[in-house]
Order: sequence, then C-alpha cells, then structure tokens
Amino acid sequence: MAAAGINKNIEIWIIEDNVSYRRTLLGLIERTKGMSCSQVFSSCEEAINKFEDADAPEIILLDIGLPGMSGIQGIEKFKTLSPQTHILILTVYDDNDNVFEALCAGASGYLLKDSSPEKIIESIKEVLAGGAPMNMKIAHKVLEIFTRFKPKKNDYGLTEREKEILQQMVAGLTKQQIAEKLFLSFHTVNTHLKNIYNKLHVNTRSGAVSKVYKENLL
Amino acid sequence: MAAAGINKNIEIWIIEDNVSYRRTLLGLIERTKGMSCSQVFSSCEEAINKFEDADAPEIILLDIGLPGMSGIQGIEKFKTLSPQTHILILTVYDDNDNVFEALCAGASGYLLKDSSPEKIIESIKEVLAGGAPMNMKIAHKVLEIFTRFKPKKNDYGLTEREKEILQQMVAGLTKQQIAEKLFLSFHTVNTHLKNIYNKLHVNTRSGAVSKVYKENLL
DNA sequence: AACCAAATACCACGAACGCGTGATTGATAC
DNA sequence: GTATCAATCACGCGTTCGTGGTATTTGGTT
Repeated sequence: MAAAGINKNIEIWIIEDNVSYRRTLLGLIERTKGMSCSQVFSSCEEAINKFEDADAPEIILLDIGLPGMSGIQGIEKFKTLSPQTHILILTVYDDNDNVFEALCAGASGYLLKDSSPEKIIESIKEVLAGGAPMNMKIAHKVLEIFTRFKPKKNDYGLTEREKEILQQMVAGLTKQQIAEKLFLSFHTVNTHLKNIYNKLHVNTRSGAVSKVYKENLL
Repeated sequence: MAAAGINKNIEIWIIEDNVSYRRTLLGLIERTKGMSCSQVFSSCEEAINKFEDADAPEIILLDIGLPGMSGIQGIEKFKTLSPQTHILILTVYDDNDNVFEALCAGASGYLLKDSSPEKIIESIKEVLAGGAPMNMKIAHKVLEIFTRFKPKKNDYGLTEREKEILQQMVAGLTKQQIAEKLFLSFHTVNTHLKNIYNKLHVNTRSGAVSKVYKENLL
C-alpha cells in the first residue's frame, strides 16, 4: 500500500480558488517528504482540461465553493475520468447537503479548512491507505444522516388522535383550521396540542414539527 | 455535560461477553485518569435491568456479538432508556450490515476490537466532544454505503442569512430568541421571516419547517 | 456613478398561540 | 365498582405571530 511512497512521490493536484489558501496548501505539500503537487487549479474546468495531457494524480484536494462548476459536480466528473483517483474535500462548507452530496458522489474524505496542516497530511496518507478521513464534526453529521434512514418508532406515547392532529399541524394548518377539518371544537384541538407538547417536550409548533421529521414520528 | 470531565470521572459501562477482553477493557478504563467504569455486563439484558436502580452512564462500550439480545437491538433499547448516553461499538464485525444497522440505530461511534488502547481512550473523548470516531476501515465502509444513495436538491433562492434564521426556527426558537441568538433586532428577524415565507410560499412556522424537511433545504 | 440585492431596523394591529385550570363522557383495567 | 385514561369541550390571560408598511446601510455589478 505504501509502495508509492518508496520510489516516487505521491502525486497531488489542488483545486482551490482562494489564492492564499491554495498557496498554503501547495507549500504544505511541497515541503512534505514523499508528496508532490504538480498541478494547481482555481476551477474544476481547468483541471478537467489537464486530464487529457497529464497523468491522473493519486489525490485531488478539492474545494467545494468554486467559480463555475462546483466541487460536487467536479467529483462526479473526475471519478468518470479517473476512477482510481481519490478525492479529498477541503472546504468551509459543513452543511448536511454538501457533505451528503460529496460523499454520495464518491469523495474519499471530507475535511474542513480549519484542519491543521498535520491533519491534512495525515488524511492524505489515510486516504491512500484505504481510509476515509473526516473531521469530528463531519463524522457526526454523517451519523446524523444515517439515523434518518432508520425510521424510529419512538411514539412518545402519542395517541392516534394526537398523531392525527400533529399531521395537520405539520401540514401548516392553524388550530382553528385543524378543528374545522377534523370536525372538532377549537378547544379540543387546543387541549390535544397541549398534550402533544408535553409528550414531545417542546413548546412551539416549529419544535413539534421539527421533532416529527427528525425522529420520524407519524 | 462537557463539564463532567472536570469535576468527576466519565462514567462508562462495558457490555462484552468475552471475559478476557472485558477484563482488558476494564483495566484500560480504570487506569485512565478521568474515566471510571462502574458497571460491566456480559449481556444487554443485564445492563437494561441496571438502568432502573443506577444512573445512566455517559458512555457504553458495546459489543455486537452477544448472547441473547444483540448489540444492535441493545442500542435501540438504551437510546430509549437514556437518549443522552453515547454508545460506542467495539466489535469484531465489520460487515456492511452490522455497521449500517448500528449507526442507524444511533451508535455514536464504531471501533473494531483490534483498535489500540490509546485509540479507544481517544475515541471515548471524541464521542464526548460530539464526534463520531470510526476505524479507517469502517469510515471507508460508511462512504461506500453513502455512494448507494443519490437524492435531489432544492433551493428557493434563500439567502445565507435567511437559511441561518430558518435553522433557528426549525430548532423551535421564537423570533425574539432568534434575534438574541444571532445578535439581531427583533424587527430584522421579523423581516427575514417575511421574506422566507414569501420565498417558500408558506404562511406559518409549521409550514416552513415542514418544507425544510420535506424538500431537504438547509 | 448608478444600481441592486441583501441585511439591517422600526411601527402597529388583529389573529393566533401557549398555558393554566377546569369539566364531562365513555371505554378499559384492576 | 372504582380507578384510569383518551377524547371531548370550555374560558381567560398574556405572549407571540403574520402582515401591512417604511427606511437606512452595505457590498457587489454594471
């Protein structure tokens, strides 16, 4: 596995539009034994062009927020052009969508830009060793995403009627509208709502709706 | 919760049927400063019983291949009994199914038994810091699982600021609370909220929150 | 320099909400 | 046979929301 590091340098490309950060990365790579950065780009498009007359690198350090084609789109393109190339995301975005999309698209790791230089070097090695380096924060998000795939049946002891009312609330209806739709008195809906709040340990509509989705109730 | 490490030891339970490995773990924990293992079990059932007359621990080190109830089932049970308890899987199984199920069920981390003692201690700390420690191998499998999914994405031209405010609303905060949290005037939040409603074509908090989840905004 | 979108801030009003406290009925359980 | 609990309905109080406005500042385009 580490064979590459013995005879020749690990070939790395950098795609990063921020000039100073790009320079920082380049410096870091170049002064690390066993690694070398032959190409730097500020957009995916440029890198894609280079694939024609240059050998594919072993690693691409890739930003997500890029001018033109986004890093996410880039991943897919690079993976088609050179499936064996590992792509290590290095970005400021840590929202669930970007993380999810990047990993779905085939990224081999996901780091945030506040990672220390040592962490970055270490992660590159980890990728080559078949790992999947991630920030603590990112790893946590990954698990969060996982738990969403598993329908929890944590009822909180909600009654059928309460669930019914919760559904209407999730749909965005007001208490009065719910009452009309379910042929109830406004006061009844009010009471149910209070009980729901108690059971779910929330005290706002948004909190309740949020809990419904997060924990897959109903 | 993070204050726990300052004044008292991190409370850890071990559930592991292999006597010698259990002893190894126990020894490791007990000789680590700031951690203490008050309970060891060889099955989930025993641990579940103890939940009644003992305080829930901060961490459970959990094996998967157990007599009786499997570790996977155990996770769900423990998470119901004590949602704030972190469960760290420590097992020999590294097949996709077990990994996937465990993480779906709510495990906070997944280590293989060949992990070094230092790695285990480090992982416990990482879990408490909100991370999700995984072996290189496991992390790689997690990414593999991810590549099997491929969803959509949507945006209603929401501003970054608007998304930020939407996030707080999803968390169940009131306008006033959001204003305080983001160091804004109440009126500003109000304005943003109006714009958000317009963009999402809703006119209630619940409707907005609902849309966020249904269409995977943020 | 002109322009524009985004972020910020303010006001006022009627509608809706959250919450405490209460009651009545009917079914199920012990 | 009485205890429990879901479901229904009721009132009032103070708070928050949704919506109609207006307006300033700022950063980026043109």
